[in-house]
Amino acid sequence: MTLDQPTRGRQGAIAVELGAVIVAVTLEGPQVLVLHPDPRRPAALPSGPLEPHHRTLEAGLRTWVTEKTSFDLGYVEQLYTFGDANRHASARAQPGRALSIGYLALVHQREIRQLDASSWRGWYDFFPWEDWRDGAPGVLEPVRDSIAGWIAETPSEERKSREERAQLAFGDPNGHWNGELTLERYELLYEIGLVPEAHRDGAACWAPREAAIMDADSLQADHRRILATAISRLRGKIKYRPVVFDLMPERFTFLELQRAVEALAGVELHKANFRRLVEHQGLVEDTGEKSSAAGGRPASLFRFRREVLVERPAIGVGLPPVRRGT
Amino acid sequence: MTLDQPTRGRQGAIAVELGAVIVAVTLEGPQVLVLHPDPRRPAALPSGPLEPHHRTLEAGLRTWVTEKTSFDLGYVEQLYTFGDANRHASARAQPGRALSIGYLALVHQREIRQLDASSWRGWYDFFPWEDWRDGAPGVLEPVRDSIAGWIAETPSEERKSREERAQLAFGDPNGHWNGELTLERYELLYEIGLVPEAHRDGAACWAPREAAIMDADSLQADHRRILATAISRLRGKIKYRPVVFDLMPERFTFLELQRAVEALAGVELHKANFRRLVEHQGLVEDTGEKSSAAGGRPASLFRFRREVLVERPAIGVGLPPVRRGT
DNA sequence: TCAAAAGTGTTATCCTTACACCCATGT
DNA sequence: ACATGGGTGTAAGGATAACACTTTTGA
Repeated sequence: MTLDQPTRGRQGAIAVELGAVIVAVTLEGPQVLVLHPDPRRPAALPSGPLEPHHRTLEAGLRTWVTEKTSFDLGYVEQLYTFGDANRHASARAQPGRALSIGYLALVHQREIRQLDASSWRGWYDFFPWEDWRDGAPGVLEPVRDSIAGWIAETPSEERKSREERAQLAFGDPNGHWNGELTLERYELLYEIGLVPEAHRDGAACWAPREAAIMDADSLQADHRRILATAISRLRGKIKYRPVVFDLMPERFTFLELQRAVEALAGVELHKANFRRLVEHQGLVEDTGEKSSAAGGRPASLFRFRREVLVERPAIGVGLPPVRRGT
Repeated sequence: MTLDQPTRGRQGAIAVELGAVIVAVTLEGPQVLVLHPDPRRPAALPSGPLEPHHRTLEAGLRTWVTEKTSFDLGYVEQLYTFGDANRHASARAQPGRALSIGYLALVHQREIRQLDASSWRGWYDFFPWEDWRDGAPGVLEPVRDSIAGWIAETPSEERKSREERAQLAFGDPNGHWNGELTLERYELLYEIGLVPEAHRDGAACWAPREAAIMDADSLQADHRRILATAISRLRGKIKYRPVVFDLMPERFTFLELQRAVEALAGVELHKANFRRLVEHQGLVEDTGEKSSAAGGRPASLFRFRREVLVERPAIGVGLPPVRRGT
């Protein structure tokens, strides 16, 4: 049996949902577009079902986003296909299966405006433990304590594996922090039950519902998981591809560029070295214009040198090594 | 409308196919497992439809692979979900839509054995232009000539974009070669019509069917595309995650490790520097045993230090910069 | 004059790359 | 002896990270 003759009869109804994490960066930091029509329920990512007339998956996604948010997306990339039969409760209640294909889309800063029934939210509202720009975030300590409790209540054969997973994802107070592990951290919190949707989904959780981290906002269905996937992907990609520029306006100052990278990576960068790194890689060119938008000495306005996409496709903006300490 | 209430009625039948690229590395180089029951048709990747009783997508995949090849997979990772409505002819002919979710699986060398109706094939049989271990591959010259022809027959407004794509993917005789762009190269060849399946699928091609590259083997449906995705992913990943070790036996010499990396990356590496790089990163530890398998001085046998997965999750084996020249 | 941001210089350190060379074994 | 692969030394060049410092504006 091959792909050319799939057996259709046996599989029952399959519903495919296309969902988008639409990212922008403003002065307030990294933002995602969410729909929030009903204030009594958590917000949701823009999404809609795959339909027969969609030529490609990506075309279907673009159609839905345009319909629901009147946005025309630029850069779009597929993230992951989620399909656990029993992940969220409403999916279990229905016959058949729900697949959910997540996409990442980047829009330029200037395109941000408020829209009916949709709004921009800082992505750290959903993942406050991911923002280290101002040192170790406060939520981290209680989270680590809960994780320590989860590890302690484990038979010793399994304890080592849990310890390893926890240390990899959340480090220890004197250890390292790896920004790219956003998804792994979320999955761990879900498994332990520190995230309210784990209880909503009826997963077997170690932690009681009251122990869930309430400083963070949740999302409908598996949308917070998709968002975590997007953050992980973007944080990884920024290091070896010049994707930040898909989030910047046509012209920008070095500090604006640095703030955008810091917003995504969730860490602070060294100003002088960041400048030289970007300059040295030939990623930008001076437009000759100046900006006095910020207080202080006017800054040169730069633009992205699109030529580097051909010259050196494998370079990004560069980030310092993993961060230490609390 | 949210993921919690997908509209099912409108979308017609959706068939989801789970396919696996199962990779091993032997002395002959990188190998993939293919099924080839009918000699009159191209081979296929092990695959099967998603069924209601599959708990997760990955579980479904593992079930199919075990059923068709009697393999138990170790490392498995989702690659991509393909779903063009009109990509291959047989999909078009049927009502509804075929989605195909590709997975990458790695197995240890020693597990290789010949099986009924399935066999290991070198992955460069399908992508001979990707193997630069012995200098620039011979197929490349005619391929580049065809691409040049395709560019030449283009109105000047569009030519620049084609030139950029071609140079990014295939470099130029004096330029760079980026091993990670296997998928981009395949997509370009498909679009131009230099690959027989483009004609089989009835795509609008610039090149005539006779111009297709016949030194390379094809696969059923979109399986060659999935394989290209797997190669791109693996070549990228090897640089920042110690995934090679999922392809190695328990104990191995440095040269064996180096040959495995070279096989995947498709380039030759500098022996002394490779050794020091791997040693310095603490990726391996000496077992104290020696191997006299190869001629010459017996080599120390090493094993993978699993601890590094926790210590420094972001390191890989390291590759030299993109390769120059013809 | 001072605060705030822009921008440059410099140095110590580490990593990468390339080249040269010696070591241990089988034939 | 010599071929084959194993393994070490080392030095040049480049990239990184940290520190100090000057410049230009607005308030």
